[in-house]
Amino acid sequence: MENPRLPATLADVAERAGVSRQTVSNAINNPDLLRPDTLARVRQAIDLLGYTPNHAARQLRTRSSRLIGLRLTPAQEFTANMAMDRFVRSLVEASREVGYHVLLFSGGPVAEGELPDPLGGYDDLLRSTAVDAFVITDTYLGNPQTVELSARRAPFVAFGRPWDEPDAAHPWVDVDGAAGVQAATDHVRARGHERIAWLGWRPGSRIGEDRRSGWHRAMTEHGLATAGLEAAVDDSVDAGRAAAGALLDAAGPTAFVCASDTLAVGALQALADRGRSVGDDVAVVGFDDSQVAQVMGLTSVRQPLEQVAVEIVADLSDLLGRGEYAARGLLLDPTLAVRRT
Amino acid sequence: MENPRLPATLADVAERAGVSRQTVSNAINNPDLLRPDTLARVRQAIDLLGYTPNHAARQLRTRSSRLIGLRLTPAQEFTANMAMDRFVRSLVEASREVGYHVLLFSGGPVAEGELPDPLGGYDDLLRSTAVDAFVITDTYLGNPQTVELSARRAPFVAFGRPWDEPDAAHPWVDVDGAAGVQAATDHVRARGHERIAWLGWRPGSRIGEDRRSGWHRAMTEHGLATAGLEAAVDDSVDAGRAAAGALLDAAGPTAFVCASDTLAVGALQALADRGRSVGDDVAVVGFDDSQVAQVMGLTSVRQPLEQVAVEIVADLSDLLGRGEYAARGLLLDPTLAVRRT
DNA sequence: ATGAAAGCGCTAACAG
DNA sequence: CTGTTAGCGCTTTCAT
Repeated sequence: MENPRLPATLADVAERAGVSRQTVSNAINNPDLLRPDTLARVRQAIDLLGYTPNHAARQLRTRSSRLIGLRLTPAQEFTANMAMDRFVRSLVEASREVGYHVLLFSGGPVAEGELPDPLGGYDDLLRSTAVDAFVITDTYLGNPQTVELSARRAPFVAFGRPWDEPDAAHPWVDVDGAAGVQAATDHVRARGHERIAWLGWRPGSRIGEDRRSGWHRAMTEHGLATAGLEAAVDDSVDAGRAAAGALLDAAGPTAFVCASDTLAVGALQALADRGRSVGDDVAVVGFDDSQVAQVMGLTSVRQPLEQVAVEIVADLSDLLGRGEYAARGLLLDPTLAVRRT
Repeated sequence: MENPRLPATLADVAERAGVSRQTVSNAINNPDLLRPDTLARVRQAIDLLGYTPNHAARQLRTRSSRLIGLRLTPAQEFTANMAMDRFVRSLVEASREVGYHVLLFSGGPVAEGELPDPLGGYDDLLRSTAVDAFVITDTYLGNPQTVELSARRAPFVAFGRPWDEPDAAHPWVDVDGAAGVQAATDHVRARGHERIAWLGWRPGSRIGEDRRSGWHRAMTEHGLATAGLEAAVDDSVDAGRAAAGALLDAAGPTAFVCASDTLAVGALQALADRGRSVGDDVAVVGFDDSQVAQVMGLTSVRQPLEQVAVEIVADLSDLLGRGEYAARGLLLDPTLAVRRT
């Protein structure tokens, strides 16, 4: 036996079990090929020596790293951070179940005043064959990653719709924000509210427009008026507070459906400013089910991030296993976390 | 030239540049060994072919994966999640700067009603030589990881003090919670408060005791009484609210220093319940500078997580580069994010 | 059902 | 300074 400091190799196991190295390899990769008694003997030796196949050697031979690359951007907004956290945890767990690990990388240093290189980091990982596939998460930037990676024939699955290219060929999974907002609007309508305001973001964000459409659709379906009942502002508490206040004074809504929890907190403050009681008097619904929503008892639309991760891994598994994939795009419905507001 | 679908190899570059494979290898790993003109020619060929060394081959040969393992637990509290997020982002970036990537793994499935295996996942990664080192983050559990990994001679750096083994031999980096709370207490004292209450956790948590000690030390140094000015409760908004309310009614504190933002929010609510104005009338300081603190304008102790990650990578770099390390333990001071409360 | 040979792409050790 | 040789640990033919 070799120095126990070094991990056991196939040869060690083979010697211990009295078979050839290939037989041990087969015992691991094609157990059916072995006679039951041989298999048992080999397995015993494996356990005894605590043998685990060397990752690098296997990767070199099979050209598969069993690693999924995920790029982390240095800094993001809060909700994006929180969302990322839930998503990543679930991604790691789902990946483990199909025998993959997650490799985190960053796009490299971002020079002062410059935008980060949208392709930074991908290229090296690809050429060094360090990962088998990527998960792309920032498709909302109108990102060139999908195009570039497709061109390179690099396997990937996107979290986020290809907004700009409706017939993009890559697989993706996304959350139906419009459906979530529509459900939120339906919910406050069912509670008796009719003057339901939309507190949203400035135009230009696909996600923001999508969420707004859910409100508009719900209002239309309920035959409710929308005129004068919406505001489009920056995603900050103060902006939300000011806009909600203005809306309250001008149009007297009894409910706010918001594009984010941040804006919803602003609405809550505007209501507090005016001494209105939230919950009974006026309803407020946020979006993202962030920590703030949970602590403040804010009703909020919750994205099924865990499920998104599971579906992405399923697609990836197909892609890497069969070389093709069934699902091209999958839209998941959020749920509503109903709380006091 | 080979099929351009496949990444270029050392041999491709060598052929293109008219040198041997070894010379190309040297051009990458020991450029000083080459004559300038040869080096230039090789580099040109590398650029032309878009060559990047194959990760698996290099790993197999050098026995170094240039990967740092980090275990993610499936679910944690909020602040832990947020903290993790900042930490991980910084870890990824710092690792990149020294040529490492971060490999995320999970501890495996946790059976219903059981505790997760504290060593789950580490072993396989170690034996398959998939990672060069680990970053351990949950040392506060009185975890067996450090002992086990030390015994296995696996390189690792811990985020968190070895509370139970003061003379543990492994390197670690931690945040001085007591110093943070002391600074917070000093801060409210400087604002004129004298009856400063401690809203903390139930005994049994080293971190909780450490944070409390900061308050106690500050009070003692200022010659202020502490009797009747503290509560120990579960880490929830409701518990904080109830405890702060009781404290308020019984001892009339004018300031609350809290073990967490969650408790601080509870204190804020207790104050609102009694119509007290926060900021001028009564001061409240939280801990962790979570999203909630930022949105609600809560003054809070902020852990230097980015710096923790940088220091951990520095230790790791030493450990892996020189086989030894200088720093044995490093305690970093938090800062105080001063806001309206 | 099991064994022998070859080689994935790279770098350490040595030779020239 | 550059080239040759060998082999890291594994899996994939192909024999047996």
